[in-house]
Amino acid sequence: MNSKVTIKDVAVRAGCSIATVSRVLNKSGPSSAASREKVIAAAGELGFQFNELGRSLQSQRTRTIGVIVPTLANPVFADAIEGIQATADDSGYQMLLNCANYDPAREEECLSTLLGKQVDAVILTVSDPATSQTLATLRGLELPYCLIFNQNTGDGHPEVGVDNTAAADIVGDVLVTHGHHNVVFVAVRFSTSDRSRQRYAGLCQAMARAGCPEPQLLEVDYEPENLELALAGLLAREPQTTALFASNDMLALACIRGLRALGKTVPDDISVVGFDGISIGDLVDPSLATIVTPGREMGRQAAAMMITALETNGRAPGNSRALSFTFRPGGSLAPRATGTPAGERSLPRRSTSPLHLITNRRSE
Amino acid sequence: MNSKVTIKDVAVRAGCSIATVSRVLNKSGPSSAASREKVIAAAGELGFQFNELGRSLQSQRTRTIGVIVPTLANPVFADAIEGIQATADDSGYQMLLNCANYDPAREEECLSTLLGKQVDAVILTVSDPATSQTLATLRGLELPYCLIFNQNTGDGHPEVGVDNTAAADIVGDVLVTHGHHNVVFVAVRFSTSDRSRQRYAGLCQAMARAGCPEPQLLEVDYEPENLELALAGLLAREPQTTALFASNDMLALACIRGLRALGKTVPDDISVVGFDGISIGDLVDPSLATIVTPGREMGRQAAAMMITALETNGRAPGNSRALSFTFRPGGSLAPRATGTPAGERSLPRRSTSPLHLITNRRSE
DNA sequence: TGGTTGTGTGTAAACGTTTCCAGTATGGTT
DNA sequence: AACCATACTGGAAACGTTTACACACAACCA
Repeated sequence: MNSKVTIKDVAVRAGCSIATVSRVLNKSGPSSAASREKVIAAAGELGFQFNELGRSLQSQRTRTIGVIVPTLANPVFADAIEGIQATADDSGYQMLLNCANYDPAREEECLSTLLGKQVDAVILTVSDPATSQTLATLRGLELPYCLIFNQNTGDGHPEVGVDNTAAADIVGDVLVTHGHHNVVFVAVRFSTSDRSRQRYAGLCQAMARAGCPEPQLLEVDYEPENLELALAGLLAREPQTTALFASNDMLALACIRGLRALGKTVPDDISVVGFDGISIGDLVDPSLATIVTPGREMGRQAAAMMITALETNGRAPGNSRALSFTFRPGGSLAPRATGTPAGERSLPRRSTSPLHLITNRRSE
Repeated sequence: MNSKVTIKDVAVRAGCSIATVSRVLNKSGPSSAASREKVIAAAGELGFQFNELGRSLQSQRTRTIGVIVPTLANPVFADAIEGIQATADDSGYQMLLNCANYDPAREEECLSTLLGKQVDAVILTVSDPATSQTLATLRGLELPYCLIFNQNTGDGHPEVGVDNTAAADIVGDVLVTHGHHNVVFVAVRFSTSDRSRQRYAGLCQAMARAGCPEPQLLEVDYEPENLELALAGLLAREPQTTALFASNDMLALACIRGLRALGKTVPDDISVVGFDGISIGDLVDPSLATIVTPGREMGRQAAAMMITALETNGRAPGNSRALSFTFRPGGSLAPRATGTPAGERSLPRRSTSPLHLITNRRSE
């Protein structure tokens, strides 16, 4: 029953050596029927359970996968985590989870802790793959690792994600098709999320192709009052805006609420599109038009990749995967109201402004 | 740089023994300025990092807290996890997370794994504290542990939660105040969640006090079609129902969507109240009337309790805490439409029926 | 009979730490 | 000069495992 029963205690009780106990319990070597019986009985009576610390120290493997994500507050990460957990579990692996809060310094700390705990592999999402010290460290180690959500890092890092740029490009097409030519991209953490930047780039690309003015970039935070203020400022300055593209679903929902607070109706006055495809987006009214990404599947595949690497040679084959996504139509996106024929005139550009309205900025 | 640098390597490079290296790096004993300097230099040059496996094996403590929750899909658990993480982190502890999927057998497995990994303490939510084998095991061990979400287990288990019954009682009062006398309690996993049952009990208590008919119990699953079907059946059988009380916010949102699909408007045709207070409930329209529980704070306090127990004597002082909650009004709850004066006549009871409509059932 | 094969077992080394203990200087007293 | 603290250091044991190795014993074959 007690957890401090060791293999030694079992050996004493079974009247044999600890080597025999180990061999029997692990089926890792020859043993007579007699000792098998005695050992198993003794282990059962004492409620013996292996101390994985000793085991891992000896075997140099912990059967633990370290995970670093920005937060659990965004369900899309929670999904991925569940995917990792499920897959790991199936193969007898554990998961050691850390949240880095979109902070590169915290990412490094988390990695350091994980390494100290001797995890066998690491699955992570970083703020900016291009400048990530964490990623550089990882590359220098001979430890399988894999990025999730980060994609197209173009640096040979193993990754499982979706093509954010392509997905956002499609959103752009859809918006144009619906008659939205003056679109604003709303982002939290633009500087600490390469996904945000890729999505903005994809949108810009589609809009440019359609000959529309370059989408404005509105950088906000989640605080409801601030968001409302920012949106109010936006509508005052860019009244011809007919659609918002939010960098993720949570933000999209917050925007819809903010617009509502300003007396605007979605989608009648303004359309909103999100990104991620969290399940809640489908519960609300209006339902959220968004890009659905396979969060859980990402976790699953990343975990599977790590486990394969561990069970075979020991090094991940860098077999990056771009998973497919779909655009999910929703009530938050409607064709532009036909009453006002505006939208084609190009806008005066401002390089900076209060209210976080930032123009033409591509990266931090 | 490499993670397989050991204290031995540092010792060689610094020209001293491993004992000295350990003393210097841990500041755990006397050391000369000269060796301090050499050791620190050597450790830095080699990129040495302690192997926590060796350390833990020796020190008999892992500075790791095991956590078992039902799922991450419900944001309320994600919140708690973040709270645990943050607090643990502040004190240099790690978190080992497992999801048990509302399955008592899985709960046991998870605990077993955690024990194997020699966690220093366990924070968990179980399906049913009264019958939980996991909890029984835990009690027999001398390992600090603490329940979260489970509350009023009445068995002396340390717990940090909210009084579900009292909270649901308040919901009942609010419903009555708003003129809702025919209420249905909608639950997922009624049999695998003591919280659900406590909330139902609280509602029943309040309704009985007000002289209202006993609330019906509608047990459903999350699948949209099934939920819609169940709701349709409910409305057909109990047309006088004016309000739904869902066992948690996610389910409440799903119900609102289901009702919408059936052509009903919330709150005009029927009111809906949730439980948990997830932040999304405040973003949607209508906003969700609900009980707000301090998920993150629960995690924080549970973690703090465990760490205190570990840093002091070693056994949790069983200092259970019932945290406070608040009722948050929301657009999903409105006074009963005055047009139809129904609602007072008592209903014919059925003991069972298709469509999962179950009457007067108090526990599994 | 002597050798080979095989099966079953125990001893002991290793994994990376911490820490007790005994030792060696050094310095300051008597 | 002998003594004793004091400050530092290294050897070695311990934590709980796995596993290489050596040994003992039986059975089999020539």
